[in-house]
Amino acid sequence: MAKVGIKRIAEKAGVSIATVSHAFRNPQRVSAATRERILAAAAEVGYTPNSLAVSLRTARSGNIVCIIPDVSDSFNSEIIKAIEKVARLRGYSVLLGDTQGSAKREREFAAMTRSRQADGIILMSHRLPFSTGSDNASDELPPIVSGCEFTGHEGFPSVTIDDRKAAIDATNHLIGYGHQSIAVITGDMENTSSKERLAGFREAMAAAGLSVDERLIVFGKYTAQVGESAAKKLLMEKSRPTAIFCFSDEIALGCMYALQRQGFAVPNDISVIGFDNIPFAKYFVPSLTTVAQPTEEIGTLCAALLFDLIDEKKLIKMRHILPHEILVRESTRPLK
Amino acid sequence: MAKVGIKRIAEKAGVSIATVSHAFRNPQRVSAATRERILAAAAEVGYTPNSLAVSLRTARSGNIVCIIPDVSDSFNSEIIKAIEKVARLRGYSVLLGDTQGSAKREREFAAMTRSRQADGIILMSHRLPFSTGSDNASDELPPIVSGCEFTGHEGFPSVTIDDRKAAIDATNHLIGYGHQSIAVITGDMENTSSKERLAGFREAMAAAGLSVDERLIVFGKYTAQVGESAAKKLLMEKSRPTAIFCFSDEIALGCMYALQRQGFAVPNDISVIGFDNIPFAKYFVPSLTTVAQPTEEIGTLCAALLFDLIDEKKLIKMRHILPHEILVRESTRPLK
DNA sequence: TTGAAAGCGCTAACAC
DNA sequence: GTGTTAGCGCTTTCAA
Repeated sequence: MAKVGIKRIAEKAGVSIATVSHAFRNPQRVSAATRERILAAAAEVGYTPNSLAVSLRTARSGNIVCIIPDVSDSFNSEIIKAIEKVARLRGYSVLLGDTQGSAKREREFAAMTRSRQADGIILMSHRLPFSTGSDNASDELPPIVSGCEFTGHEGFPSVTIDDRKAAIDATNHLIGYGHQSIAVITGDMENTSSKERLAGFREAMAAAGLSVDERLIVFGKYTAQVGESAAKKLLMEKSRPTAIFCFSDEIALGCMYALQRQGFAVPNDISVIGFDNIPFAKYFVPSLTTVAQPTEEIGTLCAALLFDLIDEKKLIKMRHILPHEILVRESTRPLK
Repeated sequence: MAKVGIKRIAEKAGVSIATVSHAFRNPQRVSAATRERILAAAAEVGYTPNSLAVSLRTARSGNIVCIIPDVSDSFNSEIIKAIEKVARLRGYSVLLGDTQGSAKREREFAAMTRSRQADGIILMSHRLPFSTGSDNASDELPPIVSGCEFTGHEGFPSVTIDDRKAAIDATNHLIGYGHQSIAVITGDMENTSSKERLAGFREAMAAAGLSVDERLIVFGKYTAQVGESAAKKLLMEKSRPTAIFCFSDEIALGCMYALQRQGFAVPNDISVIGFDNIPFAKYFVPSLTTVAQPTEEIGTLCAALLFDLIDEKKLIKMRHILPHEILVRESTRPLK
């Protein structure tokens, strides 16, 4: 880790530091001969530009930060992959900020744009990571786009599916199979996605003339553990549901586990539908019927929009709604 | 995003920039009164230090990079969580470098230490992300520690379990249940972990006087998809195994899925044991018997060692072996 | 207790 | 085509 700088290279190659700089950034401005010499000198000592100095000078860090509640959530990781792919193409690195749901940590990661460590933010959380007390106009915001969760702010782009419509479709799938007693296990109700999905569920039930049994709605979080305990709870209800709508595949996993463990067959006794279509979902036993979100498209679009923002392009459309799809597999079946 | 610097704050507070700097970094060196004035001025305009400039000056980036083949692998994400926790405590941020297995990207992320964007590396891959052509001594290496996979280099610390012993234990669990015809689905054999596990398997079989049917060893990767196809292949073998040892839980998931789909009950017809104990494993149907790796300890220790390296502490021990544990759940059972 | 000044390593006018 | 130079925003002696 000997610290060689542009200066050493300049000496070695017998040129000025400016020429060395050019040799790297504007190769055509330097004669082939000197360029060769410089590159050779650089290679010899293993020179790498100090990107801190470069960023300081150019006011561009080459990083974007992706604020995410939980990296280990399979759904999120699919999106991250897509984001990274786009970022790489643009010569950017992605800093993953796993917040474990903490608002404080969201703010800390978001501060990386203020401190110039990052040029923009992709936010996969439902709340804005800024002290809302700010009376500054929204144009004070750094380049930011939100994915999956709508924050309620119109000041920057968001990329989501239509959660309400997706929930309506999922519910209708169940209703179409003859289910009338349908339970729901939600995610954290602070998430816009969960709110919207619940609203969609109610809407579909109402549209079908079905009443919603409030005791069959369990408020949870997007985890398998919650799915397990919620399912146990539902099983103890007097009016046992014939189908359960889980607001995430992880919930569905825990839910099916609990159901089968208590002696209920899925889908023969109880149908289960999930949400997200994580890569594992098709391998569950039974394989999981679910609402597929276009994770790759979401990630790709988020990244593309962010770079437009960073490049100060005018965005014509703020709210991007991507299509979802009901994937019917084995965990749901028509009521005989 | 108005760009205010130390200079503006100095003007507002009527002091020099040096004093402002001190107010932030050596508060006690500044009188309470001026400090207050400075802090107030800073708060008023929402000042945040430009960490690029700070890092350039102090030659400390405050970042570590974690090079990882796949963020979406649940096993890895558990380790990451632990690393992040330790890093936060030390005032460091973790940059996650998802390489998708590409050696080129590994090298690019590793280069972040050369370019001063990061102070150290945690490597969760089996190969060194440096052009091996370097004839420089190993003390040329940046602070680096490897986790989970042993690279073969003794020049820096590594944190792993004893993969060979773990595989022996897993195999013995199966043998103890009366299984003699045992199949194996490996990970990528470039990984030291897979090599060691396979060696351990052979060792245990030999020790029990059992012969290994080479057709029952399927070379794969740590994914559910591989598990699925490998299981299908195994089912077509003339001498069908009574147990399958999967080198990752994801493989086991795909494997059990294929088995059950082809009409084989797990564990009644075939027992399956996994490796890793990812959070999902207990929710599989049947719940998965597996080799638990102490993910949190691995992550914590990796991070601790890296910071010791960064702080230039002398490390007494290079090779850290953490304990594993066989978790017996439902997917394995004694042969009647 | 505070300030002046010298850089950290690099880029980008602008001159030659 | 190449060199000079003025900083980017900050820290840190050293002197006042």
